Amino acid sequence: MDMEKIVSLCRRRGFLFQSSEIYGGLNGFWDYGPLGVELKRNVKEAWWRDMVTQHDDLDVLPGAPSTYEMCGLDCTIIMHPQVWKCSGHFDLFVDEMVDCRETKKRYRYDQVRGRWAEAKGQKLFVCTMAENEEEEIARRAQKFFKLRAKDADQIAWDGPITTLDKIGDTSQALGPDASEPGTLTEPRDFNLMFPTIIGALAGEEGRAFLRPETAQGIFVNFKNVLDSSRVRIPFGIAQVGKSFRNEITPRNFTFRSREFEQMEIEFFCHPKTSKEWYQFWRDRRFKWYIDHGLAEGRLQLRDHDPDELSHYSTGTADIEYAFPFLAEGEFGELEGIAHRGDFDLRSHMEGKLDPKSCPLEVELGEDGKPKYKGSGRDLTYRDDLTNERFTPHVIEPSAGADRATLAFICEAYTEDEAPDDKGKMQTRTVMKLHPRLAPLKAAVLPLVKKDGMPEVAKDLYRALKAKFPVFYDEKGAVGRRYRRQDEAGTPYCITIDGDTLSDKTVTLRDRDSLEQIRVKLDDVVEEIESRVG
RNA sequence: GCGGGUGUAGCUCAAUGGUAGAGCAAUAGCCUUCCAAGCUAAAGACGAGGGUUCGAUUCCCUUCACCCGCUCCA
Repeated sequence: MDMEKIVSLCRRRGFLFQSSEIYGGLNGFWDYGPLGVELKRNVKEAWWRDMVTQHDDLDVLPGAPSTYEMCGLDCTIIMHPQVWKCSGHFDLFVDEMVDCRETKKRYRYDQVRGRWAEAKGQKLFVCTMAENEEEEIARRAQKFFKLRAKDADQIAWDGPITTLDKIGDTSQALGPDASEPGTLTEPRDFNLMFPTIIGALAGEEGRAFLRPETAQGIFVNFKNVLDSSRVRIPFGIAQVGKSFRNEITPRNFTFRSREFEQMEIEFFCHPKTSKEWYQFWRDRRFKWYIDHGLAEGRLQLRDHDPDELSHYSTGTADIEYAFPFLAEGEFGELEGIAHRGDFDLRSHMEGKLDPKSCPLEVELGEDGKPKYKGSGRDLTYRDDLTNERFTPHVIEPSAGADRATLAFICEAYTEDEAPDDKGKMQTRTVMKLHPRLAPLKAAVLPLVKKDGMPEVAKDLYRALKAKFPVFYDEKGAVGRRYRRQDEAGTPYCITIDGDTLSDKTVTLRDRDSLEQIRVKLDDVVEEIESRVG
C-alpha cells in the first residue's frame, strides 16, 4: 500500500496534520484533526478499559498464573532530575557525538578508542571501533604511514589506548573508518532528552527534563500506590501520557515523533513468578492488536535474542507491525514487553545500578561513591500473609499510542471497487477501522432533503448522538455521502427513505460489505449499539 | 547530520520576468428517491526569508517541510 495515499487521506479528512503547518511545519511533531483525535482517544480508551477499568480482579485470565489487580496513575511530565539519573536515561540520553566528514558515519565521542602514533615526522591519534582494538589500531597506523609489516617498529606509540574524549582534540584524529586524519567534527551534544528550566531564572540548579518515558513516574510512585490503595502483589499500575524524545531523525509520518504518547504498565510480581507473568503479558498484548483489527500476517511478536538481553532480564519481546513505509519484510515496533527484574525499584532505592554488573550493584563514580544517589526510600514489599519481604520484579508492557493509531490507520486504508449510479465500477477509498475504534459510529442520511425525511432523520440522529459520535448529512446525492463516510471509516450508514414514513423502517448499510438491511426505526439505536460494542 | 528529489487552491495538474488557469472536492441554491462525475452561483493558491530587477511564482542565495538512500534508533 502506498504510504503517500494514506498520508494524503489523513490530511484531507482531518486525521492528522503537520504541527504548526502555517509556519512551515515542525519536524517530528504532528497534530490530530477532528477525526484523528476521536480515533486516538478510542485507541487509548480501549486500552485503558481493557487493561484497567474493566479488568476483573477476581478471575484468573487465560494464561495468567493467578488473579491480579490493576490500577491507574497520572503523573507529571517534568520530574525531579534525579529520577533520570537513577533510571539511566541521563547517561544514555545526553551523549556527545562526532561525525566523520569523509565517511558520513557518526560515533559516540566517548566510545571511539585510539592511541597516539608517530612515524615519518607525523603524529596522529589512530582510532577504531573494533573489538580487537590493539591490533586494529596497529594495522591502521601501519597502513596510514605506508609501512611494511617488518617496518612496523618505526611507529612510535605514545601513551595507552584511550577514548577520543580524553584527548580533547579531534583535528589530529584518524577517524575509525577514515583514510586521512582531521575528518572528525568537534563533538556535539545530542540531547535525546528535552531539557527545560524550572523557575524563571535560568541556571544549572533549575535544569530539568521532559520525561522520555512515562514508566519512571510509576516506579517513583510505587510506594504511594501501595500505601494508599490496598493493592497486593501481583498488581499492575497503568499510565497513559505524553513523552518526549529528541529523535535524531524523525521519519515515517508519526512513527518516530519527538512528542508522543505512551500507554505503559508496570506490573509488579514476586520474583518466583515473574517469568510466567512475562509470558502472560507478552501473549495478551499481542492478541489485543489482533482483536482490534491488525492482520496477523502483518504483525509479529519478536523475542529478543538472549544475548540482546540484560542479564537481569529473562525476556523482552517486541510487538511489531509491517508498516507500509518500511521495506518488504521489515517491521516497526508498536510495543515492547520487557522483563525488568528488580532493576528499576532498586535503582530508585539504592542508587543507579550498573546494568552490566552481576549480581546488580550500585554504579560507582570516580570518587568511589554511588554515581547517582537513590532516594533511600524502602521500595521493598512485605507480603502480610507470609511475612516475606522482597523487591518485586517488574514486567513492563510499553505501548506507543501514536504508533498503534498509525498502525490501525494503515491497516484500515483500503481501496476497493464499488458501482456508481450507472452501475459502472469505481475505485472506492474506505477506512476499514474496527467499529470500536472508528471516530464516528454511524451516519444518518435522509435519502432526499424533502417529504419529511430530514425530520425523521434528525430525531434518529439525536437519539443516536446521546450514545456515541454520529454524523448527520442531508446534502447532495446519497452515494456521495456514503463515500464520504467510507473515507472517515464510519462503519454504518442509516438511510431514511420514502418507506420509512409509511412502515417505520430504515436501511442500515455496512461500510465493508456494502450490504443493506432494513431495520425498524425503533430498533436502530440498539442495533448500532450492539454492533459497535 | 550527509547525499539526491520535491514544494502553485483541500486534491490532481497547467502557464508565465509584467496582476496565475483548469478539473475534481468543499460551500450556497436548484434538481434528484440508495452508492462520488445533472444544473447554477460565489469562493479558494505560487512553503518562508533575502537578493538581482522598474517589476520575481519564474533567476540567484538562504531557510523550512515532505519523500528516497545513508546514519541514528536508548
